[in-house]
Amino acid sequence: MLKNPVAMLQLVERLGNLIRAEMRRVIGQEGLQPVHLEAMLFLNQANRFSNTPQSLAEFLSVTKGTVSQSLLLLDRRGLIERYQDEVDRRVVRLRLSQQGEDMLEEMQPASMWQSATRNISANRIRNGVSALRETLYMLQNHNGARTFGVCNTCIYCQRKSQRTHHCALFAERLSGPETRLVCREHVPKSAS
Amino acid sequence: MLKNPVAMLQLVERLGNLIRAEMRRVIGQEGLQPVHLEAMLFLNQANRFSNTPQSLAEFLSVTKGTVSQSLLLLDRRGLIERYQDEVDRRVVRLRLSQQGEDMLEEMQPASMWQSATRNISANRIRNGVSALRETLYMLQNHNGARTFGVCNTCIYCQRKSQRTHHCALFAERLSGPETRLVCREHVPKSAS
DNA sequence: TTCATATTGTATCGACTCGATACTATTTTT
DNA sequence: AAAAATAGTATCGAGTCGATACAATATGAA
Repeated sequence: MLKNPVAMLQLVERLGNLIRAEMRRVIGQEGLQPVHLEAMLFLNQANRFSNTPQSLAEFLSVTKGTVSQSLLLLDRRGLIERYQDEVDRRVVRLRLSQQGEDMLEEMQPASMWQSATRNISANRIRNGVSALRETLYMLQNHNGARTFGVCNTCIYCQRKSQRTHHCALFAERLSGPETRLVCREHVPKSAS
Repeated sequence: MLKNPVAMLQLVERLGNLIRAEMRRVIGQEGLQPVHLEAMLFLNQANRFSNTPQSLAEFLSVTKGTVSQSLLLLDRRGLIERYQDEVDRRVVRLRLSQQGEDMLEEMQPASMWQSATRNISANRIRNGVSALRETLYMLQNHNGARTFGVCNTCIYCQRKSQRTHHCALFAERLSGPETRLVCREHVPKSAS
């Protein structure tokens, strides 16, 4: 009864380490570190409420000073762009440059994983996904950490009509594609 | 059909990062890095065919030079002991010191995870574990990486009698407790 | 046997992470 | 208008990590 959760922890830990090692192998060719790939993957998914250094730091569980260094490097390499926010001039906005998007496109980080899971039954994977997702939400809730979930799975995301959505937290209109991005203020519908 | 495996990858990646961050938080108090905890957890489980720097490097997916540095630090802190192998004088054997064991005992790295998975059905966790385990074996097989599984789940582990086991690879006798440790030469029974 | 080669581990270098601390520039609150 | 909070940057030191070079021992082939 108590052994399976620990087995799951160890498996996730081991798989996470292998993914990280694979990341290092792939992205090391470009002279980058795993955390740089993590950052680029995040920026590729972050919505307009979440594409800032502070938000990225929270996502990576790292201090803002550390993230600032990594962003400096990504900027030097021309993989991201930084620009000032119009209304709050303290905040910096981040986006992938064209070059950054191209690199991400070309890397296909999921391909190896796809082949590793090819022979596993769809049902078992579905069960695995929901167990992992529940664990993730619990863990983040427990830590007071943010969820960084997809907008349209958030309690604040309201569908107004066929094509228009509305965020009840920021009180702003959302386009359809926007509701498929990751948000810093995400609160999962299932969580209490 | 193709989306669930990717969702699983992202969940494992995210959970892995959070576990890593939690490790850093906990072990940072001792002035150590996540990789040091990984190393200690490995040494706590490694059998006598696997408790060497080379084996640890493979487990951590890191070069032997890198692992040598980490071991130097762990040695300086008195958390591990290094001694020369009797028969092959090139190899160094590693074990946790009493102090290292005490630290590991006291940290209970799994406690937070236990509480995060408390409300998830046992059945769902079981399914998750088997999906993850299969993925892990596939991934390692695909990479030509080692499995580092528990001895008694290996094709070479043969039960001779009630209490005695035998390793068909090293052609050596194994005690009961030894068959519950992790081995570098592990080949899972299920894999082809 | 002897000599080349492979294996195991260590040492050193440079680029980078990461937390801590100190700092600047804006906003928000009082 | 002043104080406090917030977003970001700069700098420092300890450590990872790969690469390279190196030492010691083991193995294999002539």
